[in-house]
Amino acid sequence: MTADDIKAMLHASKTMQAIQSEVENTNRIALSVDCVIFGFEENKLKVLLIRSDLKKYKEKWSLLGDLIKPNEDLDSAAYRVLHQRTGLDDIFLEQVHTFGTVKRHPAGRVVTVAYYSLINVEHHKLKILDNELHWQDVKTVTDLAFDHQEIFDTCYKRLQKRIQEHPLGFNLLPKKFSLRELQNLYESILDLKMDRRNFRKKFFSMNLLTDLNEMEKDVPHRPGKLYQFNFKKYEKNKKTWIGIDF
Amino acid sequence: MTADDIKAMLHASKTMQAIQSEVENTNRIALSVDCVIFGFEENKLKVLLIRSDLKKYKEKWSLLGDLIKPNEDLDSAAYRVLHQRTGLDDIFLEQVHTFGTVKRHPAGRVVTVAYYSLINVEHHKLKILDNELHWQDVKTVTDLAFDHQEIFDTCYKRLQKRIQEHPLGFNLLPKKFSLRELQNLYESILDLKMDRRNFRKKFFSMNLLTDLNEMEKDVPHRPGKLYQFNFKKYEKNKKTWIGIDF
DNA sequence: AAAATAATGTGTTAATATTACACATTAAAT
DNA sequence: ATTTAATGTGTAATATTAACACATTATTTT
Repeated sequence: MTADDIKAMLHASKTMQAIQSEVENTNRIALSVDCVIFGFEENKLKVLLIRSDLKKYKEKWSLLGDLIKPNEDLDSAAYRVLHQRTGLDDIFLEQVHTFGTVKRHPAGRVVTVAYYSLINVEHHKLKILDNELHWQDVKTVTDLAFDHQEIFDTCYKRLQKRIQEHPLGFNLLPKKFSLRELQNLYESILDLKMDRRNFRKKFFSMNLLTDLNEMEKDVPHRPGKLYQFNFKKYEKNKKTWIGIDF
Repeated sequence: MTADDIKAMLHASKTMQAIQSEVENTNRIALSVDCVIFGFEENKLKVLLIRSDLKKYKEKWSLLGDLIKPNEDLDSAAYRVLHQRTGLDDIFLEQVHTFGTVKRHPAGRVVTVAYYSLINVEHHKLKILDNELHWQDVKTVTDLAFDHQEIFDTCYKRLQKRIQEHPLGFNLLPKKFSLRELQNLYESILDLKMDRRNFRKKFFSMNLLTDLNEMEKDVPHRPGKLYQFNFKKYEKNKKTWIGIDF
């Protein structure tokens, strides 16, 4: 039995007081949230970035984040960051991973919980006046500040996986959209081309779309039909959504 | 523009000193890891539980966890807990989710990062002498201490999903195993019955198994062939493992 | 006004993957 | 020697996925 084992055994019989003391006096660590905010604009998947807070990293872009307050729920902190930056509530948000190596942040030990979210860019265009903040095509995102590149990569991969398992894409589109827009979205996120006929067949067979009997307007070509996402049917069929698998 | 928005703008231009001060003086939170340690024994999927540390919860079982030290990487803390409890190194370990509501732990604000791990019970049987620690059939796990039931449920679901996407099961089996053992494992984890012929066909077609040309011994019936996992071929085919999908 | 352009909209076939299903064989136990 | 309880094996039906081309429509250009 090693020293560690003995310590572990002792730990097992720790009292409430001992734990409280540890929680209160030692072992506390700064915790932050970082949000990878995705948007879809000009047929490209984009991410909202901010110039790094720290002078040392002034030339680099970073994710939107903030420290979590001691009396604040983790998810609330993520929603707060989102709301502060986009003005939007009721946003799709998913926790992805927690990054916690000792030296990940230059300002000291900060463990960060990464989230990604999907927003409809149309809804908050006004907010982006600040030149410290911008939407960047995900294809061009490299060399973010700190470990934010790794966080971004992890979240982007998660999005790519999730969108093949669940109909998340609608969070990125306006209420009314054409099938072409929907397909462009999937192609952008997954970075591949799909067959139009198979794409349409798949989505129609899933009964997720409501035909609005309206047509696109102001497009420089034959207009397509407009659809909206049918939330009710999705709830019903949640178990049977098994991936796009084009 | 709301007060929050203004605060956000100000935050964007925070200096290194301001951040360091926040990191060092305020906003620090106790962080822990909790591990859902799965094992496979007597044809059942089991989880390693410990009697709750706190008197108040003395009648309840809880997951294995500990506070993270300020100079310790997150993953290292999880490995440390595992090593302390099982004596094993080189264990499969995956981070799942971070639980961080303000009131989740009675001893104060503690945010916890949940991991699950898969171990071969044969390798550490000796350790379980302590009656504060036991292996419990996952089917009977209810009403754990604190929010550990939720953490357990989340990790168990993750395992069920992962095992359909990656060949993780081998971490739970002895080096040499029969196809029946492998199938029992999958059936236990996924809580369903599968067709033997289809199961075998699937695994053989994936080229993951090496036939050892040995037979089971000391079984009260016709012995089956023994196999081992072929790691090399798995690495090669990583991209093409697309789920069991029985 | 006619022609060119650039997109939408639609069905079928082949290939692949999944599911369903039954009987002979082997070693141990009785 | 018989019974028992498991292993080991193949095929046909079904469902899913992938590949593929042409007519139609509205806009733009000439």
